[in-house]
Amino acid sequence: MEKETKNFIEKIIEEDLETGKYGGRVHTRFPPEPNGYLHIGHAKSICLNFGIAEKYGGLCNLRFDDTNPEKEEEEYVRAIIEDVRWLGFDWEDRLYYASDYFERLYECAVELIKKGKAYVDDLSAEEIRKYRGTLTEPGKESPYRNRSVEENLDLFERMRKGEFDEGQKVLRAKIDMASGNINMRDPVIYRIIKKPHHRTGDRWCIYPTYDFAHPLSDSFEGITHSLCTLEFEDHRPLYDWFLDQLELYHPQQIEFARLNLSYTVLSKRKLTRLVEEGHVSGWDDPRMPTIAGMRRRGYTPEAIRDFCDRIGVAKANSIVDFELLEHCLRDDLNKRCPRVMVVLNPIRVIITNYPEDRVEYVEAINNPEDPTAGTREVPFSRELYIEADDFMEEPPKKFYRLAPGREVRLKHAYIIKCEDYEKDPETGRITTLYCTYDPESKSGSNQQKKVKATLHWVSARHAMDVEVRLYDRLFRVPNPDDKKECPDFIDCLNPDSLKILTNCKAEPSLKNARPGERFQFLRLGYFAVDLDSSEEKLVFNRTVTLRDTWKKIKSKIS
RNA sequence: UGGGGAGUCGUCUAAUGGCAGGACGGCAGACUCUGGAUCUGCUUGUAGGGGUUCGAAUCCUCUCUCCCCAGCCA
Repeated sequence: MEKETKNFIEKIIEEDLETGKYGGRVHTRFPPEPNGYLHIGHAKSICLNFGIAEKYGGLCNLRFDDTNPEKEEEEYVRAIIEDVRWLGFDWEDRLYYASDYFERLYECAVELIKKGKAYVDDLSAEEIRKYRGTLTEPGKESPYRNRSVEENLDLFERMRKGEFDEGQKVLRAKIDMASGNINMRDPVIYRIIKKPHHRTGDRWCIYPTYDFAHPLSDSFEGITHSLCTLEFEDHRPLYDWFLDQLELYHPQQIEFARLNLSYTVLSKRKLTRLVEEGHVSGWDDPRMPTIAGMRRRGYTPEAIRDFCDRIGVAKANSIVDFELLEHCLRDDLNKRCPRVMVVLNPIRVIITNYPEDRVEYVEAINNPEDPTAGTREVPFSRELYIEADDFMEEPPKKFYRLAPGREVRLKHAYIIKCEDYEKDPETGRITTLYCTYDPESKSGSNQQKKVKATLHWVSARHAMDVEVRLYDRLFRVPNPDDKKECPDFIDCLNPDSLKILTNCKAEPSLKNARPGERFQFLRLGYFAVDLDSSEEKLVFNRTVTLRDTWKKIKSKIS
């Protein structure tokens, strides 16, 4: 039914394949800068680059764009490698670093100088800005623009040797100060930075800029299609210019729209701020849209990849509904997660006609979506816990769970009837429900009385105390990037994005759950064991709720 | 008011001269020992004006709106 549709990049590639532009090769790369953690927006790019290579029998490299030692750290390199691998992609032996090319890059810069296409400029950063002109006015040429090749060569070599201070000199491409494209107004291609680099140490004190390093790195690696985001569209003439001037193998840059997701932010600057100002517990806080955060939250790589497939690739800016991500997540989790019963907000139920010391083990299906998942035994006894939300003293019409005089089924067990209840006179909170059970109604028996609701429950005597962390969207508005609505995006954070429940009651089969394991808590949602769990206490992260029709009805009738 | 891009259901995305389709969301129903899942149906869209054509989302033209660029960040 679903016809396979190609995105515009695939169309370009298929055309190139047909015309033999790159000899039938397809070679892409994912080029992160190691200055932060990867997020779901990067996942789009990763899936695109690795996905296209796979689809056309090509290759995809992982390359760190580490040309700025002021911002980059080893820690990020480690995290990025882990995340890309976790997503399920393999670059085999093609792990590269732009810093591996520093010597070659330097030689290319020398070559450019020799061709009269680059010069050392003594203007300060401030002066360069002034000389650059504005969006509507052309720039002015630097007084140092026409130095001789020899002088430039000498100066550039001395820059490398560390004879000058930071900011004192830069190497600039000699292009066109009057260009309508500001990137072509003699862009800086080398600057002095006297900071140790995480890989090259103090071997260098001059570093190439992105504009210079990127096309050349792509060229060195034999990349065919260099996919990047829209904001680099203006840089493409520059990308092409370097390669043309240096007469190097010439990949083609193609730009696509970056991902935006509702109710979150996806800029590294903003995510860094959330971490540094402590609005979240770290890069892997389960509320973060980072790969590490989503992994901890309980997302699967399959769900993320499915999402990336479904959002498509185009050139128009857009904001994808958060609901689509959740749909992909539920779709995957539903198939793979064992079901288990956990009561988040317990109220006690006493089955008055059930023997005091009796314990029955009822058989429970682990996953109705997966027959191979088998069954388990769950203890049932006279005292149980059920969810506080599953009882109402005065139920509205559409509420068909437990209420005085009402009958419901306890999943995998018996039908019970609420005969009486107790409430705390101070708080008005229901404390205990007195119910009777129908011994003939056991699950699996022939007696099939119909009741409108089925509840999850846990035997009080056998219950395990667990902690559950309920996460909600990080922001309370669909578009926290909107300056009109959120002058400062921090002010639009959702104050209820995390609720910690410490008095939750879990069925005993969960005893051996290990960090990273995922479950469906029946009727509630999907939960993953957090690494904060200990022998004494399990901690669960709510990955995503189940679709909740009752919640909708409830909000409509109120 | 320089340069570069983009406008298709609420959202994302197909259709490149021939019935505007899919997904998510929403709504309604069926089914259900999860108010889950599943299934069925419905809903809504070519930014605007002119033009070419038997026929235009698609071609031409004018207009409008939105995004990106003035880092020695990427």
